[in-house]
Amino acid sequence: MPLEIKPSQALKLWRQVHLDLVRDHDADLSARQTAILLTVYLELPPHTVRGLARQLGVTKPVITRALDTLGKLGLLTRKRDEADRRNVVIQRTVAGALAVERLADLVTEHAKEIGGS
Amino acid sequence: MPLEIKPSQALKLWRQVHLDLVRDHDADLSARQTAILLTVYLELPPHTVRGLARQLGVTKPVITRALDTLGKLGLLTRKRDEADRRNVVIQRTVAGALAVERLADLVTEHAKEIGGS
DNA sequence: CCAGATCGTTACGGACCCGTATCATTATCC
DNA sequence: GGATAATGATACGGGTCCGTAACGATCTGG
Repeated sequence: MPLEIKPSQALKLWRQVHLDLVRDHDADLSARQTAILLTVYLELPPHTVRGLARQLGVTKPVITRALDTLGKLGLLTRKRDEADRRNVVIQRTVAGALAVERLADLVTEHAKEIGGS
Repeated sequence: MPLEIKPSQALKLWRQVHLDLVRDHDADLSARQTAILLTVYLELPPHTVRGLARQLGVTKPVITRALDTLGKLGLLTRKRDEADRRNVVIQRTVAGALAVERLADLVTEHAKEIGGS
């Protein structure tokens, strides 16, 4: 059974969640950074720079820089892959998990407020 | 009747839409810019710098700069308020309306894919 | 072993954004 | 009128990010 959302509801939801993100003084993440963060937390490990670059359709330096920022925010960590030391494995953190969880709550909360048709 | 979304579904939806936004080479808007754009297109005019700053809980220069960028992208325009020439009125554009509409479609499409419980 | 491929990172010049403080312009009120 | 207030824009020093190109480190195959 598909999840039915009307375009007008979708926009209201999108706006309300973004307003909350901005007002809570969370880091002002870009779309790219958000996509990376959620991919790491939703998809099965392992995650590599190359893999993320391919999934997002961007170059590797873009991923490296986004990981720098997300790492600085404590939302993600990097670790050398000991099996193949060329690889870097991106790992989750407690703070990152909390942030993702909070985002999920934000979305579900505002969905309730908006109401179905 | 409230719109029911489970946290796990909310995250999937959030990720898929962001992935599309990144992959389509749309401008990599930050959360702030997105909040401003949607506020202008969803709330009733008139919109001023001060009003937006208050709604988002940020300072005026933040709004001015975001409007610079969104204006450069053609998603928004500024116009002096002739009634009170201190004010600047933020106006919608055709390109902006299309972008917002596309975002709405993106969200509704992915919502269908994800499916309800 | 060693040339070649593959990994993630860094260098570079340029653009954007940050927060704070200040600015010019315009309106208000006595 | 003139002081005051309010609006949006700008200056500043500093940080982040961009895309392209190059880099060192590491693996692989003959």
